[in-house]
Amino acid sequence: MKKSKTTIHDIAGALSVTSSTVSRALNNHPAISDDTKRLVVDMARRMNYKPNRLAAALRSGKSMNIGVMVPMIERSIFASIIRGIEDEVAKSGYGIIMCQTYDDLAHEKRAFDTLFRSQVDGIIASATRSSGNMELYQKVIEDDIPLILFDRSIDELGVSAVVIDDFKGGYDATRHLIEQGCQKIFHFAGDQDIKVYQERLRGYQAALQDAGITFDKSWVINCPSNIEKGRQAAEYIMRSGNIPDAIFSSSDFAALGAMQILKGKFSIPDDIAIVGFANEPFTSFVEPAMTTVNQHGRDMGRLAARAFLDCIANRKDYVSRQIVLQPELIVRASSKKLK
Amino acid sequence: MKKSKTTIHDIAGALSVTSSTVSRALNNHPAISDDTKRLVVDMARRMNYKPNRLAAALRSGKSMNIGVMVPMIERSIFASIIRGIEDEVAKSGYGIIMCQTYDDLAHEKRAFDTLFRSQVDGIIASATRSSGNMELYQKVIEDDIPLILFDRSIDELGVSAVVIDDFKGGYDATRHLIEQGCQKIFHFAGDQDIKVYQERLRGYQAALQDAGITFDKSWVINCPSNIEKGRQAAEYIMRSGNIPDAIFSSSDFAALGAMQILKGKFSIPDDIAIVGFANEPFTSFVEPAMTTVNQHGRDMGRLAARAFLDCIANRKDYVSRQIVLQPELIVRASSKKLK
DNA sequence: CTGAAAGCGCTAACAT
DNA sequence: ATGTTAGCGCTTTCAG
Repeated sequence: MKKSKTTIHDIAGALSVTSSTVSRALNNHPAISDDTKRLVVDMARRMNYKPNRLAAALRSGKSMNIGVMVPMIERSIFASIIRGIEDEVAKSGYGIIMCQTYDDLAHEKRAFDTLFRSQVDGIIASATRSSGNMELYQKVIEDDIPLILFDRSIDELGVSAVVIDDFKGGYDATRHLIEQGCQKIFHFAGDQDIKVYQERLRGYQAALQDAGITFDKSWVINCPSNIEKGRQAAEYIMRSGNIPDAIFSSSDFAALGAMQILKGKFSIPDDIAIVGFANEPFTSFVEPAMTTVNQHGRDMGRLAARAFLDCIANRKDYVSRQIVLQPELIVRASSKKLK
Repeated sequence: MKKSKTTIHDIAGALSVTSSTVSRALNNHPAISDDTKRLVVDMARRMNYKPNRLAAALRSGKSMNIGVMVPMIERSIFASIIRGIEDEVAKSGYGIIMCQTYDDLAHEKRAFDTLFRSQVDGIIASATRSSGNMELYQKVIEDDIPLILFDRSIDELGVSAVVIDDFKGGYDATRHLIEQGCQKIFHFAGDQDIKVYQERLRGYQAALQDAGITFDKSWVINCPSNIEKGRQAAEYIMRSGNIPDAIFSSSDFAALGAMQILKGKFSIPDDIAIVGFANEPFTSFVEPAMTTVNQHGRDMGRLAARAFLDCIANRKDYVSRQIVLQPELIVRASSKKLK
């Protein structure tokens, strides 16, 4: 059916040298003459040689693969981040093994297992809930494998992380609504187990406070990041009769759901202005186009990757650092009051 | 800093048995007493043992990883497919190494390299262009590593593939427009190097023919799958003065771009009806909601994964097969003429 | 500049 | 039911 794969020994045999020489030649070792290198490389090609990374990894202790854990790739922000990571680490010869956690502890556990067993040289991850999984990450650190967090960090771990300033994102979004003349601004708060959502809420509150707007608990509505929940939240608001003049949603998806429901009865943005969070592609082409907060996914990925490369380059005296990206408010029609 | 990783030998030492026994116990080998198994498993946990898959892979020749190649994960269809694959293979203990080709030969080549060197047990891939990369795939087959194609297959390869009936998708979409009373239906044709787009075009032509509508070359406009190109195509149409009463686009993205431009001057669907292809999430919430063709990504992934598992289960007498999923026309407002 | 030799951690005949 | 032995394919001292 097929000839058994060619190894460095086969090449060595054909050239009457030893496998050591072949190995060195292939790895461009300085102490090998150019002639020999040429010979070996040629023969390798002719024999259709494919290096076995597993063997190399086993021997050298480096798999040249790094693990990337994201909640789910459907979220465009994570796709961008992965793209950024890939671009950056590819230059250094690393491949990535991607795992999804689906924001669920069991999946997260399984993902770690997969990565450990694949002997990845490092893990770049976005944590799920901020409780319950601490020990998972603790173990990574104990095992001394480089860990970089992004988007959703865990401060207590003290590892390098690339995050955006969610507080500022929330603040700016709310501030913008206030500047548009809104006074009764509701907030769709995301899962408060997750830090980024806490921060967005805090930013919202701070902006209200700074503007001297009295904060009312009923303004904050718990609303997970999906369209259906956004619709439900909007329906709840309409039933309650307690109508805001603006909504700052902690996610684009919930904002979209709300928009779909409210559009029937209210004018957006004139009756109710809406701001989302994440700059999902769809925000630019819904009607009216949605104001949102851009998180610079690609940059985030690139920076996380670079932190990883840094970390392995200066293994011993690497000091972890926090990289905080500034979010960018993208103002579109859904929040531009005319008056 | 950290103790060197514990191996099966350490466990064996602690228990005064041999590493073979430990290995067998850990792998739940039938010829090991339950008592021993318990002992070993306990000790393994106590010693914080982590199996080294690399070593196992090297020895057994199975990495328990499979490679998945997609054009790009931002496209929701591919995210769904990956999800489907993951769900299915995880049950059998496989992890996935994901690579993106960005519809570009150089990336595709690199992706194959990464996968080969990682010694994946199989590759599940969506091909890029249908020419130039044949030999890449040929090599996979020569090397005798299981290969399953999805979405974009290469018939000449004769390997198993899971695809959707793009011809039918194109036919149904066009037929639907005809039923709505449209007579002058334009088509935004995708890259004709890629088979799925050829098929959609063929389906479109066949539907016109079957309805006795005389086909005009000027009706087919070349238009890659992205919003900007869709906008340009629409602008071109408006400048030309040759106005259709419907557009069947080979992609949702191009359809969206066109819709954005045309909405200003025409009523959609009454003046111009629009149908896209792929059922990207945004199609359901643009305005008007877009009629499109659903491709059942999750199922496609699951089926591809199952084909792979089948293939390795019955290595010798496995016969490759084509699995053709039926696309599903999802009718929404963008194509429902009132008259 | 190249060779010899010793494994990395695990599995799998072949024993017993 | 367990032990012995021999590697998987590669890298990497240590010698020359």
